[in-house]
Amino acid sequence: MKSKGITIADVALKAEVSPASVSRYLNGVEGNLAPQTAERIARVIEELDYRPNAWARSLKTRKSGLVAAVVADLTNAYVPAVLDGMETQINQAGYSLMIGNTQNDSHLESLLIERLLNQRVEGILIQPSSMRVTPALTAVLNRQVPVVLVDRLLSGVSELDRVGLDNYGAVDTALDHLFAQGYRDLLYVTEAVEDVSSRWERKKAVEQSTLPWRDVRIFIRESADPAGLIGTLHRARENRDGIPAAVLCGNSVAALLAVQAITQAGYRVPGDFGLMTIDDPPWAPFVLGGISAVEQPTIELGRQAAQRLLQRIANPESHAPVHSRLPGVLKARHSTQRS
Amino acid sequence: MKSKGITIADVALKAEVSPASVSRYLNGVEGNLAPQTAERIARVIEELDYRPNAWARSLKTRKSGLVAAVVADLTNAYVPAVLDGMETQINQAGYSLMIGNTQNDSHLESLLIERLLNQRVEGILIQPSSMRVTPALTAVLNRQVPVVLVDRLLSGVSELDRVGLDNYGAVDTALDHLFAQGYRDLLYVTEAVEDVSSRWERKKAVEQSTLPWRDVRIFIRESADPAGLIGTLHRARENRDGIPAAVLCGNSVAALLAVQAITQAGYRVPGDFGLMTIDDPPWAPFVLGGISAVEQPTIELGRQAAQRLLQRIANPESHAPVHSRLPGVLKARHSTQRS
DNA sequence: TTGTAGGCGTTATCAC
DNA sequence: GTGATAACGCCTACAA
Repeated sequence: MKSKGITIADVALKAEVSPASVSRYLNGVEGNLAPQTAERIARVIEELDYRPNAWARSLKTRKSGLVAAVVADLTNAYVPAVLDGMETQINQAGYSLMIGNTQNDSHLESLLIERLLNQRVEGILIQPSSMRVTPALTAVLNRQVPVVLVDRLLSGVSELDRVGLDNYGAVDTALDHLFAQGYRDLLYVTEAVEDVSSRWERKKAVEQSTLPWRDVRIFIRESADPAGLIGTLHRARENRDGIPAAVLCGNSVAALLAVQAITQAGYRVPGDFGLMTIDDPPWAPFVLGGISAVEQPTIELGRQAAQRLLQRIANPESHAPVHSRLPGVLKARHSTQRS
Repeated sequence: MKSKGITIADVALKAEVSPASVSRYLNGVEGNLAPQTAERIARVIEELDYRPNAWARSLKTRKSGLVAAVVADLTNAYVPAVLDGMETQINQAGYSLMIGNTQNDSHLESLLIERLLNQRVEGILIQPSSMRVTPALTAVLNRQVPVVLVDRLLSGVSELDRVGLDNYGAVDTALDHLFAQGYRDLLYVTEAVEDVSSRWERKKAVEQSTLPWRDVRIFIRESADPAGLIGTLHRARENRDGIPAAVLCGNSVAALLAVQAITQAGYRVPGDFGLMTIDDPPWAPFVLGGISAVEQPTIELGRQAAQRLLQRIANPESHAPVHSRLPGVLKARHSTQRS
């Protein structure tokens, strides 16, 4: 054994007090300590550079001080932004944050959740890889660890807290803006809706728009190749009266595709097409002279999710799941200007 | 007490074996188990949905299965990319990853490291907030937990592993490209060098360039306001013979500033200025028709750092620190084309 | 105010 | 092969 471990007993010995007193000192006022004793203990702790052993402590208190965030894709700028908000909040509360990146793979997701559960995290923030409830997910739900859903929903699961963008509202904001700018023809570009709730909701919101559009088309991204979209763009320009069509993208991935397609096809923005996107990636202000967007309150979103989780941890009994749908904010830029 | 804990004893009882045998089963072949017994244990574990308690285990084995990454700024796209590589590697090795975001604040950094140490992480990946060695940092070094420096160095600390971009090489790559394209006047834009080693190294590399430049200027970013840089750009265009000056940016933050300044001033790229940056942010291909860059092998960088740390953990004795300096790769785009 | 002792869930060292 | 049993480091009644 390394025997590198300085224990509470060592401190007690050197300070000439009982282990119990040291423990009391560590946990703040319990049965009050004599200031003198406290002083002595403090000094010895300093001298020995003693650190309480979190494991032993956890074993006794059943609290690990660990919280986990399981996200779908670290490379999507939206995710680290949300994590940022979470991290701040979690640490302020004295907890530490563990993270797992599922890469949108539900198998990996299961594995990671499994591991985190074994580490006895006190709560989990999950951006599910899909709406489908996997066995591992069920396992979490059956256990007593609190879960907060972030960004995406789980189908058929209504008993969980959820924090995410108000997708319907965000799309409406975008559509209102486009309509107000005078656009009358709409092309909505989205990633495959698959089982991702946020994509589904946004598409739905477009379909449900009550504005008197002349034409609404939906393009579903099949691959990273912009060729397909280019064709659709061509068609969207036929038979028009000089008012360009507006292209609305469901998220930053779709937006990227649109930018590529428009650029490759040689179209100008906003001359040939209006362009707008849900989610405001960091590059939006600088591409094509500035792309209009509906920004997600990412940090705030992470903050709230973490806050909710911490509350659940502190008070495991209170039921009644809360669904927070944060509003997106309009960022009107050059790409939707009509002059 | 919740008494929600199913223990090894419960399993032993129900399977009619001793706790010791269950433990043996859990840890793979030890003193061989009778296949029959193993079978029985397995079934009971399944039935009870038993999970070993990581704390109790850690307490005994002195291994937490935890590794931490302490990064300087989650909102810089470079960071999550590196984290991505780390996460994959860490999890493949059966460890879990904890993260701390210091926001380039050494005080927060200390706090986080302190906490992680208390959680008994087995190793730490650090992107230091500055070159200065804080007390908390010293504490880590004095403890036996292995540390790998990522991206940035610590001044006066040579006994640590380090994985990062080959800053000198990367700058040379950029300069060679610019020179080859025919540029002869150079303007280097960097964030305040402060105590950040990577910024310092890159600036140094520019200053040491042996290419026969006609003129080399260095602009240090004081604020997010591009006004200052605009002035410098104007001056850089005076008295020229038709060959535009090349603007090289030290990182993506500097690049952003340059893009803003150039755009606001109404200059064209590459007509009025060549533009290039170290670090290839996701938006580089789409801004100003495509900005040339020297890409950092981010995921690979994270992967290697994690790998190194895992090795140190597995074999704490072997000394001799390793410094990995990964090469950047040239991404020539529109912004440095001369026709 | 302070000390003593038992236990948290596992692993590991012994015997059997 | 398998089963007692003593740690691991800390917390927490219960005593003193």
